[in-house]
Amino acid sequence: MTKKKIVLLDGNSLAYRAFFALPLLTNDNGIHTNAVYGFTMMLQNILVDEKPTHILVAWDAGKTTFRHKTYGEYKGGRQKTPSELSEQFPYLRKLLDAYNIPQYELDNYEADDIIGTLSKISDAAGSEVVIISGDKDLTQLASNNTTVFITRKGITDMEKYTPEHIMEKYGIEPLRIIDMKGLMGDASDNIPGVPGVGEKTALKLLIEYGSVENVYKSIDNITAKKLKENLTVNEAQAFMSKELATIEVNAPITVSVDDLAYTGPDMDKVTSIYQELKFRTLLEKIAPQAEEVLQDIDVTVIAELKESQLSEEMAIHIEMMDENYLTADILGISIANELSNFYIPFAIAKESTVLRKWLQDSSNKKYTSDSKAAFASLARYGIETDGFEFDLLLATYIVNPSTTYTDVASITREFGNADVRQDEAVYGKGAKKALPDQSIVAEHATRKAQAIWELRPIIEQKLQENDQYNLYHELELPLAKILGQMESTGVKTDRETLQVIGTELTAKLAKLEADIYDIAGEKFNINSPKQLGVLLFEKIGLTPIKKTKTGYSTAADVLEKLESEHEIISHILNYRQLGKLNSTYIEGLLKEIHEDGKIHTRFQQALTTTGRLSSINPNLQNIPVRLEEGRKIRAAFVPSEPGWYLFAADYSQIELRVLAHMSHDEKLIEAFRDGADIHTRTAMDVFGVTEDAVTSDMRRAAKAVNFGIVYGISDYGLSQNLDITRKDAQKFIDTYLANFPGVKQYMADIVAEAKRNGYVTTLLNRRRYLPEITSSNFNLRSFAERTAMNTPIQGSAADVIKKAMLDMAKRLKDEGMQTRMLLQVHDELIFEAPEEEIEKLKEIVPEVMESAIMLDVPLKVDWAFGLSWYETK
DNA sequence: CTATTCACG
DNA sequence: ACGTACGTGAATAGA
Repeated sequence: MTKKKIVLLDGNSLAYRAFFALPLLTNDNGIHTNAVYGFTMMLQNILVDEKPTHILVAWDAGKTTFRHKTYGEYKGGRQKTPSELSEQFPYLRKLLDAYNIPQYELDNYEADDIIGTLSKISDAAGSEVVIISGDKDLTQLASNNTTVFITRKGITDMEKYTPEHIMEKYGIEPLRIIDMKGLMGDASDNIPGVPGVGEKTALKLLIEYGSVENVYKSIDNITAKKLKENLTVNEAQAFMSKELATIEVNAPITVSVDDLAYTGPDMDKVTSIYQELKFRTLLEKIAPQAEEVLQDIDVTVIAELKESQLSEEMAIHIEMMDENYLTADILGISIANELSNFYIPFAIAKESTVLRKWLQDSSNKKYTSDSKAAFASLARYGIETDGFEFDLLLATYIVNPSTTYTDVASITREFGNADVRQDEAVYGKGAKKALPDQSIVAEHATRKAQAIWELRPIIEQKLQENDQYNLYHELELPLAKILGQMESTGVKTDRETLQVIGTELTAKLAKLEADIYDIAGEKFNINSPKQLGVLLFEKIGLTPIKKTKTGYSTAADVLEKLESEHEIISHILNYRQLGKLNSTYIEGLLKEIHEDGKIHTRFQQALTTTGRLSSINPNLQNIPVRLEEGRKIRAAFVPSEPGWYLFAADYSQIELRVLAHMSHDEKLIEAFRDGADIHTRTAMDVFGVTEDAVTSDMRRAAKAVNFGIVYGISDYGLSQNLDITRKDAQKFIDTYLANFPGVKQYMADIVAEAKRNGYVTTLLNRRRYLPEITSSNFNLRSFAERTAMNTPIQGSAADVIKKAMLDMAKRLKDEGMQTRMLLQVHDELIFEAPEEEIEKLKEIVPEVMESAIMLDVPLKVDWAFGLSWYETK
């Protein structure tokens, strides 16, 4: 007979873990599912990784256990289980039944004791046992045959406690974990322990004396006066705490190991529960073929397009295999309305004058999935387009910016149309990605066009209901075209400039690398945080300041605090900084220069939750500027025509101005109307001094407070930023809010509004839903509250600059200027312009940008121009 | 494929 | 007591 492998799960503990590790997902029926989902994911992983022959989920039974007789306050003061979690337990039990996994609970005992008893029996029989829990107490059960897995952050990450691992981590045997708890107690179970003794002291005592009993036998050897006194006074409590922490391994259980034999899941039952809970990804894992239930359609592939086949209102989709529409080949174009549908292979489409004429005529209304992609991809073949009146991607983004859309199918499915296949299912992914037969592509593309046609009225209706049609139709939709033009235009980038900087960087990096190895006395990979951590904190022996979930943090703020401790630190910081410049900005950007000598970024218009744009392939919104070495990279971005200049204009303090407007805070409004330096003005208020008395440190602190206000302030965040205590940070915040009562009121109001409506809005009625604002989980709720404060500010600033971009494009056109808009960097617009238009730009750019949306405070725009982006400062 | 780090507003 | 600043994208290491 093969050796048994027995897996014992601590049901309550894992359900709690899953619940708190995941956001509060709700399915379409309004049932919270995060704990069930997380638990299922864990279970899946365990079944795959551990392949148990026997398995059991143990549950805590009722409220009182034998431990309450010992100590009435056991587990006292615990918050009661949130209702969002307790409603999930019935589903969990049902799911485990479907998996044919035995479940067991025992009156008067906790899940721990069931697990302890079973593990002892199995262990004695020589079986391999794996215990899984979120509760470290269980580690006392580790033995040569028994490993205890404790969940770390998240749900899939587990720390494996063997006796060796416990020895390494704590320096004690597994059973001594009980003594450790006896001494230090356990706040979560309300086990008192000995006051003043924490983990460190407990371990020190145990390593020296071995057990609680022996500590008291040798009590006279303990020299620390206060510690000795605490131990002496609390002797009874220490022994009681030890008893409470001891898992019962002889509980009167009525199951035997043989009852735990695992026979595998009942897939029909599992599937139906997954369906009930809408676990899409899990469903696909178990039944990938189930998704392909598509309605049959007729597909016509056209060899020659006739005018009669096109009408004034049609859905159109440009099909490409790759997501980067600025480089991908167009495979074909599908067109549909309620009367007909057809697919035109691109080889034919691009030669069709009938199609070209129809595409560029704005009176033909075109409904598409991504108008920017359509515009920019066709532009590469010299095909002009106009009259995109519906954009599925933008429309759904405006309805809810929090959902991520990967392809057309992911959108249509959300709105109840299941007749579009996923791109991945059609083209494959990774190494298996390949172009299928034309008939398959034709059908795929046709389905998309049909779905767009069908969904348009539904989604437009939704936009009307939410009073967002204007935002969508008058702002985002026309902006898509402007962005498409910007992407197509691209930014001329000088290869040589990058290469020269690259050569310098490479030389400096080689020198730094040699110096670092020299000081360290060995070679290692400086780019590996893991290897660097070992060197700094183990070999050299510096004190770790922060930990990450995988080890020591070596982030810049940590290293900066250690700079005076060891000469290697500054070299490493320097190496990191230059390495970043070289890999991301020199090598990275060089790879992105197209044959036309330009970089063509893509602006993601339907991605951020706040309404901002983002920039990818490459990201041109994070080109270095703060430090001079990095800023030099900007010298590589130049005008594309001789005799032209780059012209850059940015909003000054737009987010704080938006805050002044939205909060109606009189003092903040007054400060901006006065044209004051806002950080200095804030410093005067927060520190209660006159303008002359504001020092640079005071201004710096005030600036950090202003940032904090915009982000949804917390004392901890501000204290980290300024490297001060939380108390002092809280004082700053209190003083600030006392001085700006309008802001204080606004922050309270916006959180209340989010709770009432479930969402917050921006100036132009952009929405962000914040379901977690009512969560019983402190972290989730706090995050939602900060988001409620930040999103209207960041999002309204995004509204302003987007409107400014439309106005600028129109103005340039009306004035018949050659100037081209190239980039947007959140509060900044970059143009290229012939010299003779610069004077005009100095006038119209600030004028247009400052009047994009009128606020209760003036908007202020600064500008500069030069022969490269570096010079526009 | 995830975690860490760091560039920007 | 909890444990975090808001919003992004890209490179690298190491399972």
